[in-house]
Amino acid sequence: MIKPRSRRGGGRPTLSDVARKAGVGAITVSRALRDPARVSEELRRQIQAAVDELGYVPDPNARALASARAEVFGVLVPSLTNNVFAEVVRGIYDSLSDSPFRIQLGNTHYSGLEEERLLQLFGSQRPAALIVAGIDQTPTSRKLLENAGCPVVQVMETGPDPVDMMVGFSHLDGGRTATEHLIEAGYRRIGFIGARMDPRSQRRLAGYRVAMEKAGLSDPRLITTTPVLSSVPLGRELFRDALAKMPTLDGVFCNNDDIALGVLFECHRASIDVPKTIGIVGFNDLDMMQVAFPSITSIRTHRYEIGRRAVAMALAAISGDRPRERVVDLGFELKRRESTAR
Amino acid sequence: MIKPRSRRGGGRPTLSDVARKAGVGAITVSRALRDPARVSEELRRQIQAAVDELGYVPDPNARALASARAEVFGVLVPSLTNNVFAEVVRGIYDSLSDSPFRIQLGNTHYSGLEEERLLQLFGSQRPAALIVAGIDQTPTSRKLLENAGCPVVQVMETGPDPVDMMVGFSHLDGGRTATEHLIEAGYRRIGFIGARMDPRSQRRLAGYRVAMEKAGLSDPRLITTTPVLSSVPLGRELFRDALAKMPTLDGVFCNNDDIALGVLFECHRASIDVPKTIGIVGFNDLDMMQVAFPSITSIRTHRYEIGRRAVAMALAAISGDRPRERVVDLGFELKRRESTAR
DNA sequence: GGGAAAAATGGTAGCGCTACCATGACGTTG
DNA sequence: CAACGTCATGGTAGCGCTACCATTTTTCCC
Repeated sequence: MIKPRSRRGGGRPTLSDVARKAGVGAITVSRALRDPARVSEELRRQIQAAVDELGYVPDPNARALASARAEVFGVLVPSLTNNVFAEVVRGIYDSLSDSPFRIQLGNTHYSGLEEERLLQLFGSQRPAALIVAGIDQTPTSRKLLENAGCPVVQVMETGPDPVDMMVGFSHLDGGRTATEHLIEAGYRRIGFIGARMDPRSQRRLAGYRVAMEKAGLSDPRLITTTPVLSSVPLGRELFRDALAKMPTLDGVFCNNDDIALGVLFECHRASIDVPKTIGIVGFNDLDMMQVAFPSITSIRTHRYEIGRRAVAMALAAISGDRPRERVVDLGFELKRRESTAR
Repeated sequence: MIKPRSRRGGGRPTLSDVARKAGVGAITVSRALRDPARVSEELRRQIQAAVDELGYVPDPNARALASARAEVFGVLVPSLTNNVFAEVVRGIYDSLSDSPFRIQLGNTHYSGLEEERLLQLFGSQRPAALIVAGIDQTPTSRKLLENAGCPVVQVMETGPDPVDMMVGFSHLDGGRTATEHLIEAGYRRIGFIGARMDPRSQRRLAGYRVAMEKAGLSDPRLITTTPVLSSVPLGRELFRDALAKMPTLDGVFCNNDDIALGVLFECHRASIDVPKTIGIVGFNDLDMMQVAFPSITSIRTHRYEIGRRAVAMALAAISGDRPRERVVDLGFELKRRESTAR
């Protein structure tokens, strides 16, 4: 006996149900949905009516299988809770919410191996585009990206050798700018405090080094780092370590704002005057920096905008007109605040 | 003329390529990959060798189409940047990273309409499970969840009427506990400050009201709320409003830790002594609360654990043994700190 | 008004995989 | 030893959609 409807599908309406109801061929329905311009006004109306009546929703899996291309953006970030990446991801989501594209988000946990695994997995879906954080992919990852057969955008940083496209800014310049600001403000024994020393943090540290050397102020004992994940409590710990090591410290450039906040709190606790005794500079400029007391100088980065821009570039590439600029530097901004106003 | 290989597929190896190479039927390869126990040791080895040699990766789209079931968890949260949801999402990702399941993450922006749209979209993929934040779905959303044909876990809150399963805690109890703590600590003119008054915030406020009424302390002028998205700067603003409205304020229960931090900073700025003049309680207990100066009393919630538990329950339901407890209350913990130590 | 191009529509044949059933090779049992 | 399971494997027929090509209809131009 022949069942009236597919045994597997669970009875949801399919494209040919719509076609039958609208009295047209299945292919026409497909076209009406994907490229309405190629179907006459009248049929389009009929089809729309049938779609509405049946509550038809296209099956993205079938679509992906038939067209060998999934309407999916693969997005790879090293952390989901770090506000910096959360903002980038939010920018990506907001830019894609009105498009037919779904998002496949992966968390690499700052691990190259994990990144390779996820890239492999994402690749098997033939995504429409890939957005990955950072520019320091392993050789394997890089090869996977090159062979992905879709636009690739590396975000957060700029560098000389994009797989395809890049949006970000120079962390080295950011680190140097922050440090130079402290120097100009009159600080001399300026420490660097950094957690989770990923490649971006390393480059901020490199920027710090450049500035300190140029000013003839460098001293390796001024640098305090740890591979541990960054947090406000950790910022406090590291600052105490730094002070113990170097009691004459009169300024700190912090790897990020969490650390800076931890430093600020410890200063309060230990009755160290900010900015008189110690100057503090953060990185990223979370919105709390401007309300902190004293407000904290920081390097404002354009995370949300990076996400939006990455999507815009990928979308352009998908629709055929690759942007002329393959590498976009969105820069950063030094926000001078009370914590360095000596 | 017949092309040697599929015109569309881009030349990636398929299941039948593996089958040919291993000298077995396609179906056997499929089984060897999905349910190795049903294939003999020897064939399994041969097949594995062929898979490795060809670099075969199964196509999830084809798999989903053929089996009418995608190996995808749909996850819906109202915000990507709010640390609370980021933690839940992290828990979900971590629990699923070793499973074959992918994650489809949607951002509802606290909008019921957006939630419906995303649920519709996610449903079209026939996900293996759905995890949604909150228990206040619109009737349409609720129906979509009920008809999703897969396990559904509502997270962040517990309530009387689960669609399927729930993991969370009582925000009302949390709000009441926080407020009672302030009362016990000797505060009397206790304000409530809340931003982004979503249903969970409303219930915390309800808990505050219960406690204040029971103590005979309630006064509507003590309550300051706004629908605006929560942030540290906003916390500062709201606190100033609250103080202007009610200068005799001697304590505040804040909707969340961002607000609490804003309040603390404003107290510093205005030289208001915490906890002597004003007591502060936050909600969620972000890790910075314990290092803040003074450290801030807060209601610790188990966000990461909620994510993990939700996945565990969904996974159990998928594999057939639904947990006995359909509603899991993970509770919360009052962390007493300096900000209320009068 | 005839011919050609363009536009609109449809049919067929898969995409890569799995559900379902069939087959054959083994025990196992009364 | 016939009858019957059980296990390992394979063949066939789709899943719901789109690429590709064929067909029909319309439009345009000299």
